[in-house]
Amino acid sequence: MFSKTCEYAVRAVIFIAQQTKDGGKVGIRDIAKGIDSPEYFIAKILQELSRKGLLQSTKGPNGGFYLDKTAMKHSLADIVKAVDGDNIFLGCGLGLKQCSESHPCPIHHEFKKIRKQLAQMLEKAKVGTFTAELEVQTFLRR
Amino acid sequence: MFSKTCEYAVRAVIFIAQQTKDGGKVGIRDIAKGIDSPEYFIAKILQELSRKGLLQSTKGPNGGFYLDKTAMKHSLADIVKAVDGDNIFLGCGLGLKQCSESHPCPIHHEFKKIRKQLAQMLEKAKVGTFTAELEVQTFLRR
DNA sequence: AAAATAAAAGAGTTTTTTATCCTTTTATAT
DNA sequence: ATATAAAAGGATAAAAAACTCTTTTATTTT
Repeated sequence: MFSKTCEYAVRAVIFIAQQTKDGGKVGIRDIAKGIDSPEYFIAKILQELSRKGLLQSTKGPNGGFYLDKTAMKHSLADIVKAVDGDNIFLGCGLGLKQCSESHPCPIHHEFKKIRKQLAQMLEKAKVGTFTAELEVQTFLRR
Repeated sequence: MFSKTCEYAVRAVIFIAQQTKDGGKVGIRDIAKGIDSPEYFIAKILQELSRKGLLQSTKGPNGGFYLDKTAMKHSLADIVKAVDGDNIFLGCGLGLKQCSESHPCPIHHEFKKIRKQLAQMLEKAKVGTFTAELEVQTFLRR
């Protein structure tokens, strides 16, 4: 469904939201451990998300990653788009570039419904709602 | 959503169904052209599907690929499973192996609905129903 | 101001996926 | 029987994705 990179990204953002809900920051090493991902790899991904404003970071002692108010309002769909692009929300299920409403592939209309529901679901899931004290330690690992 | 390999596979099977609905066979070169895929690559994929009984082939002059009655009754879900496995139908949206009903990830329940609809949609889409004289030439290319 | 710390950036490497090439086998027609 | 056409199989190459390491830059603490 999503690339591995994208899965890590979503898990990391949820983790950061949970860990920094009362202010503060969380370091890359803790994030990697918290979501069971390769440290240097998730670091790259977060750099990218940071550049795109989907999360924030500061360097130096007491530095780390966190989410500002705007970032908290973003949805998981925004994360997915930032990492994997919007093909999963808009692209043809059979990979046909010319497939469209007026020129549909054999499963276009059925597929459209699924894609739409997926999009809506992920649009609705705002980062800020994942701050409940869930058992993150077990939930976001492997 | 699906791997490129899987997209080619589904397109090829639909193409074969359409081309051989009145009997006969279709050669790999025509299939490759018909779905705009690399010839040797789709050949490999079809070998695999043939081994799994999802389609048939014969060698020699007048040989080619075709679908017997059983193959016609298979669904697109069967093709997808044969190529990409069933992870898309069963796996966690965040890639968490331990995610389950009793130990759900943050988006488990919402995701489940999407996966189920996707599965049902593809289960319902039987290969034999794609034999209508659709404008395959334009539809399954690129 | 210097040292320590933590992320950012850049430059690889490895693994997986996708694609190509070439030889062998098999079925059919002549 | 022989020639031919087509798939099967094995081996390799190219591209993309996943992952690692090193250097740089910014910030804080002393």
